[in-house]
Amino acid sequence: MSKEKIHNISETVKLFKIYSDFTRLRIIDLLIEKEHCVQDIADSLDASQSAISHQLKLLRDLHVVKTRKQGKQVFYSLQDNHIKEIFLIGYSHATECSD
Amino acid sequence: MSKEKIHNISETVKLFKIYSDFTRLRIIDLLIEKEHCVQDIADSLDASQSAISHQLKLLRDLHVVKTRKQGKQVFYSLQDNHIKEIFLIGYSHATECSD
DNA sequence: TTGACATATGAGCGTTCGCTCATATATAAT
DNA sequence: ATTATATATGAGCGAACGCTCATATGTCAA
Repeated sequence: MSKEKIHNISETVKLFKIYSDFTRLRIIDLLIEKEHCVQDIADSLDASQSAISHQLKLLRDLHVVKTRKQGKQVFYSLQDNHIKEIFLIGYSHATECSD
Repeated sequence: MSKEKIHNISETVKLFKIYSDFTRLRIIDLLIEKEHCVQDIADSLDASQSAISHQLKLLRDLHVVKTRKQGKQVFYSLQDNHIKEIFLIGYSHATECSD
């Protein structure tokens, strides 16, 4: 297996890992609809502000989400359509072939 | 968030988790080409027979791979094209937008 | 039957990961 | 300046995960 292939597969693993957590996937699902501020997300997902903020930092670092500051609030939205596309492909595969 | 939505997202997380490990993804990559027996996979990936066998059990339990027994060997192949499709979509997204 | 080979599996260990808790930072209102 | 509100972040804990090591199981050859 070539070095390039190994590298590409490593990158692919990183990509899939983004979507491999329940909290992160629900955040992404929310942000597909529209931008949300941190507390809105926490409330919607019945999670703590801290837990959400940690995950958002992770998603920020991975360039999955971008931010817009407005007063005291920070609004999060998806960086680009790739995120949405992959989410929807996984979602439909996971649900159409189910049970 | 509805109970059904929660369930669907949980299923989607499970789907993405399959692809979220370096060893598993390399196994899937190998099996896209053609069926392989356990030791072949271990050799190709420079991994132990045990490590590969454990991952193959996991993939079997998740209906990702199927087996064909031939003498002492067990040949593994992908269950269906969904697996390949999602791998390729992730792979191309991860590599085309890279670095 | 015995030995060799291919695969499967259980126990246990170290690492990773997502959370909580406490606290820091930033902005707005008084 | 002080207080309240929104978000960010570091430390640390417990669970999940992937591996190794030892061993079990299954199949063929002699």
